[in-house]
Amino acid sequence: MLDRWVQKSIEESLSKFLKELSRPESVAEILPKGVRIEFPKKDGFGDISSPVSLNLASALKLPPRKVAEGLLRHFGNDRRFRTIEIAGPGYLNFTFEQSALRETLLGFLDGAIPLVEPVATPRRILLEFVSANPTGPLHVGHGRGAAYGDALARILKNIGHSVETEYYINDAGNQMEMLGRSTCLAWRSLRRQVSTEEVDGFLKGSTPYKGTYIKEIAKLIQETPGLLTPEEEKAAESSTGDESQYLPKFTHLSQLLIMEGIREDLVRFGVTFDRFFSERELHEEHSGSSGSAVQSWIGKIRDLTRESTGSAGVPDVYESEGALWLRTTALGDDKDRVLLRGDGRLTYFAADIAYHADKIQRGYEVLIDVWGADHHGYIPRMEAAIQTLSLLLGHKTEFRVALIQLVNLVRDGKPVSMSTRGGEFVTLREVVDEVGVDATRFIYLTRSHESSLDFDLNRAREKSMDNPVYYVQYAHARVMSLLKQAETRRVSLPERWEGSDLEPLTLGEEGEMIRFMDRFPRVLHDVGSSLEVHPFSEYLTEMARKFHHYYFHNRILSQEPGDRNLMKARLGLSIAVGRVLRTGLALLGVTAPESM
RNA sequence: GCGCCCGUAGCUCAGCUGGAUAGAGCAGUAGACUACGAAUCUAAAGGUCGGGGGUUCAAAUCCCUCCGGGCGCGCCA
Repeated sequence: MLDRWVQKSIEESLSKFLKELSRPESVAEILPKGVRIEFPKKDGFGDISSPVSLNLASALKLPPRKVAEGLLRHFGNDRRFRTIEIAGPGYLNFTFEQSALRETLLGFLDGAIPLVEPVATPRRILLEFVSANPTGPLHVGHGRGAAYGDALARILKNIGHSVETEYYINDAGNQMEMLGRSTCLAWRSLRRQVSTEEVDGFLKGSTPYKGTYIKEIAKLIQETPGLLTPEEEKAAESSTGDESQYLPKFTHLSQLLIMEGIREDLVRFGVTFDRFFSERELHEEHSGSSGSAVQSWIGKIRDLTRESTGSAGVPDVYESEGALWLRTTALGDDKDRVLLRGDGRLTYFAADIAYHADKIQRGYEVLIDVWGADHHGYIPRMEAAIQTLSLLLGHKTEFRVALIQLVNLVRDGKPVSMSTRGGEFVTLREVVDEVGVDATRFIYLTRSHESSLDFDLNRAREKSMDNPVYYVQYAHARVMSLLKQAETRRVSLPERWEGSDLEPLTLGEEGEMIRFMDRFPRVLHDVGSSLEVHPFSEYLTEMARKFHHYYFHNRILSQEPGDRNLMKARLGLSIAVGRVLRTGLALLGVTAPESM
């Protein structure tokens, strides 16, 4: 709100200044990126500053300070600003009147100024995240994606977008068969000796999944009557039986149980999805149609691109070396990609094309995929596929990928090895059990998802009170404690604050807190466009810091009868801070306790 | 070899759509509880922004190059 005032004032004066200079351009033409606004960290540079004169200098062929002087001449007499100064190389520094800030606070308290402003152009967004393969429990890396995706979804929704969240289950392909074989072997070894020769023969040279969860699944199958029919049990027991009699059952049961565990972990972590989308469905044949969804989409792309062989910008489907390829190099990929292998089986990429075609067809304007950073090589081919599909479906779709960098688990400063095969990895559940949901989520969200993160288990466990999340939560608890105290002291606070006397709020830091609160909507909007969540957690930490500082140095609940108005005004400010923290923490999926 | 991410205080990291004196937290140092919760606060200290070159009125930020670390480069998923 305050930043908007400044922006508008500058635009107006710039427009007048351009007229004075007889320039034909409009404000938007001469400043295509708009009027830049900054919030100076240091004192003495105003409440809000703008380097707009520096940005305009070369276009207007005037020294920055001359531009600033010209702009300053055209500012009307706006009572909301105490001073507008030219500083340094040509910055315009704006300082607000305390009365304007008090007005803003009243607006917040009564909800006249909303804490969250809707974006100008709301969009239909599909946010896909986690999508961990159902071959094992979620580990700390998935947790980071879950915390990030969930917070992003909450924020995007909050600023007015229509957002749906989705988890893509890779429940098809070799890996699922390997999973079935792994649990089957574990199951056999519960019943009898299994020789290494038998293991090698059964696994066909591949590495099995090992973790304790495999044994648990085997045990469950063994101990739950009725899961296997007597025939299946008999066939599965021997190494010479017909695999098709029992292996699909092991695969199915394993996947079901693992997926159930994943869902539980997610719920416990506070993450829910609007939809779980199964890859297998894309491979299923439907009666009356021409094969599976995957086959059908490949066919459509093939038809579409048949005539355009070799033409730039349109990847066509072609046959080579007995396989079917998509010419993704036409759109910048390193090499073309196989859709249908020589052995007649479809690739993962082919299924992903069908999946994203399905998303596009559902009418979303923006697809956001949250992937692990090890998938970055996959982006160009997926972009090529999406462009082709957009062409095919006549429906332009924006595709954005957020790559989540690695989480390095650290214990006592030493890295913990996280090999999925060996089962040494630490699961999300273990971490959450030790550290708690709030702290885990906050730790994930205080760093850019684009940088790898060191997650020190011992630090998070033993010294968990040093965790920044408690700093923010404690600030909220302090506000709530103040309000409780006020209640027992029978301080009456207005239902509507409009017209209340906030004049006693004269301190610089009080104004600073109001100004900082006022930035809330802008920070959220920045998250929406950059897809970076961590600046928002930093914002909340800073809000908490300002309040702790204020609280320590200023008495809020006064004992002097003459200070009643001061007390009320300060309580009002505290209430507003509490609301900012509560709203903000909720957007990160973190609780805001009333006491700790 | 090619591609992506990263290199900023002792440690973990912000800042990177170029702009004023490069910022936090932790650790360490020195302090603050007879009033609303000390899970807090205050102060000082800590920097060749990996090295070098370039573009610019202005570079931690953009470009080139080198060095170091991580990840990825299958008719795997």
